[in-house]
This record gives sequence, structure tokens and C-alpha cells, in this order.
Amino acid sequence: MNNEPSVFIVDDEEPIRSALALLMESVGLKSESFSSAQEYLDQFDATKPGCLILDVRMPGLSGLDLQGRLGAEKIHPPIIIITGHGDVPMAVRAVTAGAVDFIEKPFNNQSMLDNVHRAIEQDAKQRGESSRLQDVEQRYDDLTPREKEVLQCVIDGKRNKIIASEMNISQSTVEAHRSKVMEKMKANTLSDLMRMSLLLKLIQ
Amino acid sequence: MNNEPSVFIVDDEEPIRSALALLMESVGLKSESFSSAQEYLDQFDATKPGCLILDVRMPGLSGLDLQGRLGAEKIHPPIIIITGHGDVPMAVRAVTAGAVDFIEKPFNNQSMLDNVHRAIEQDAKQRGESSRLQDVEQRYDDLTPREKEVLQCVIDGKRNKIIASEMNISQSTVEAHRSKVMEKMKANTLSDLMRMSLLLKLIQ
DNA sequence: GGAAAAATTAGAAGATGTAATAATTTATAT
DNA sequence: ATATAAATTATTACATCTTCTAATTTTTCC
Repeated sequence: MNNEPSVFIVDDEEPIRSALALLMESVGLKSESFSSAQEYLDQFDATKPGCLILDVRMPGLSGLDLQGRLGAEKIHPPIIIITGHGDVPMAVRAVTAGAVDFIEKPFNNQSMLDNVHRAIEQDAKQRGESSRLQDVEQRYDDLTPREKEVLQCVIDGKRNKIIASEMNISQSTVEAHRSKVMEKMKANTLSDLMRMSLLLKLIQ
Repeated sequence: MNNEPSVFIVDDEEPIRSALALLMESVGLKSESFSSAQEYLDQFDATKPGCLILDVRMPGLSGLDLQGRLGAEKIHPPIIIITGHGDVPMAVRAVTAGAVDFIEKPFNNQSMLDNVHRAIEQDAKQRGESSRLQDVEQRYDDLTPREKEVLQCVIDGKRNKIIASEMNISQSTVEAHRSKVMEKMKANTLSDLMRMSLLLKLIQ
């Protein structure tokens, strides 16, 4: 597997693409260029780390459209938007939709690199969090329906006795489910279990 | 106590202030107007619910300056920024600093009202969360240093025996501290305690 | 210096949770 | 229909946590 982050450059103007590619190369960053949003989407692979430099105005899918599509993905590279003729509402929309930056052309090379580095760091961070989450989600999915019920009761702080009477089963059964839950979730302590339940948003 | 939310209007131009005040009155919203950022700051009261409509360009403290000051407060009303001559970088800066919106004059009355209502809702929500948090913080502050240490160990999932040996005290002492912690924090169960510790960011 | 708060310890009784083992009854799916 | 997984129960022994009572030592503050 290749862990090295890439800068994905999506712009319909060739000179911009090569200028950005060159800029990235100059600091040892790998880059991949695409001349349209669709072309990027076609090869999109959620597992590839990096960040995205995206032009707003392009034939076909616009940059903001692409941003919208990516927003539906579980994880995607942080997006830096560049534009030749941006207006304020467009910038506000892009940033509130989660873009890490919105930069007007012509941009300053150094500040672009700063932004790229920050975005790549952010990507690495959220990618780490996401992989932990997926681990835990996998374990949770392995629980049987009954075990999930018991888990919910446990994180609500209910005693085994209470759980048993609420579920109309014996305390022994609750204990059996509970120990299965701990085993399957790989939790050593109740607080482990609570921390995982947090990630899974079973709490609050 | 007065729970009714206010729209705080901060703009150096009188006509804008009265237009906005009138607009708010037309939908039954209370408003308070200020002709400068300093004037608003002088009367600022974190306990007053509502939202803030803020002009960027003003003599003295600018809108963005005021936004920065408020950002240092524990809680403040959501900020809607309005501007006559905004540029993209300014908008990006304001939104990434947490402004809920950045609107250019002249604005559409209806969309302004929509934004105001959304902001007031958001304020009510974060105000509720913040008051729960303050409750819990108050209780936490009442813990003695030793009790705080024990609490940290407990939420790390350590057993009393382990805590005792790590702190070089007897298990009885740990039990004593622990029960004091539960009592002072008003936690009935371990999961109550974990939930509160989350709010306090003692976890992760 | 002395009052008040905090930290410390112990012991005992009872509640609660855990682990290991074993067995029966229900689903579920091929 | 029949393996397989899930759900159910019980028992025993042990570990752990909780509560209560009572007391001593140490700090802290006025």
C-alpha cells in the first residue's frame, strides 16, 4: 500500500495545472492532475491520502458541485478552492460547506504551499480517526441484535438486574450477553466500552 | 430573569440600524442597537441570548476585531456579518473564524430574517449545552486535588487496587475518594461519571 | 495556635460484576 | 431437514465495588 499523500489538482486550464504540479514537485510533494471534475471523480479512491486543489469554474461539473459530491463520502481529502473570479457568496458557501480555504487567482506560491501542508496534515489526522472508527464499527456490526440491546443498557448505566427485568430475561442471560459484548468489542474495562460507544455515537 | 432573545445590531450607520431594527420588530423580535463595536462590548453580557448582526467597516474597532474579542469569551451570540464592500479574503476569514454568515449590503430582508432565526436557534442550543457544562464544571471544581486524581484514574478504567498502588495509598483511601467523587459530581453510575468527564474533556 | 478541611486508614457486610462450564431452546439459512 | 448461530438459563467461585462507621494524621487558613 502507498501511504504517501498526493495533491490532487483539478482545473480545466492546462497552464494552471502544470504550474501547480511544478510548485508541488519543487517541495517534494507528489501530485496528480485532472482536467475536469468528472475525470477526478472517475478515479476517486477514498483510501488515497492527500488534499484537493479545485477550481470553481469549469465546463461540466463545477468545483462546488464536486465539493458537494465529495461531502457525501465518508472520508475525502480536504478541499482548497481556487478561483479566477470568485464572489463573496460563493466563498461563504464553499467555506461553510467545509472547504479549508478559498483562494483567488493569482495566488501567492508560498501561502498556497502553506495551505497545502496544513490540509495534508488535517487529512492525515482525520484519516487516522476514521480508521479507528471503522475498526470499532466493524466490531459493533458483529454484535447480535440482543447484544446491541444489552450494550445500550450498559452504557445507560443500568445494572444487570434492571436490564434483566426490562428485557424479561434472567440475570444470567444478561451476564452472558454482556461478556460477549466485552469480548467482541475488545473492551477490557467499562470505560473502554464507553469510549468506543462515544465514537459510535451511541451516547447522547 | 429575561429569557427572550435579542438581535444585537452593531453598525455605525444610523439608517442601517433603524432599518434592521424595524425589520426585526416586524416579526416580533426584540432588538438592541449600537453605533460602535466598543459600545456593544461595554454592555456585553454573556448571559443575554440572541444573535449579533455586525458591520465590518466601522470607525474604531472593526467588526472582525469585535468577532475576535468575542471568540475569546466562553459563550457569545452567533455572529452574522454584513458589509458594504466585502472582499473574498475577508469573507473567508470571517467564516473560518466562526461567523455563521457573511452578507453583502444591500441584503434581502427575508433571507436576513431566515439567517437571524437560524442563528437564534443555534444560540439557544449552544446556550443550553453551555449551562449544563457550567453545572458540571462547578461540581468538578469542588473536588479536592486528590479526588481529581482518583477521578482521572477511574475514567481511565483502572481498578481500585491499581489506583491504590499507583498513588501509594491504601485501597480504602481510594474507595473513600471515589465515593466522595460520585457524591460531589452527583453521579449515580459510572456511565454518568463518564458522560460528565466527556463534557469536561477529561477524556481523550 | 487552633479550627476546619483534606487525606488517610481499617473492617465488615452486602451488592454487583466476572469467568468458566455446561446445557437447552429458538431462529436462520442452505 | 439439519447444521449453524443466537438466545437462553443455571451454578459455582471469585473479584470488585459500595456503604457504613469510626478514627487518625496532615494541611491549610485565619
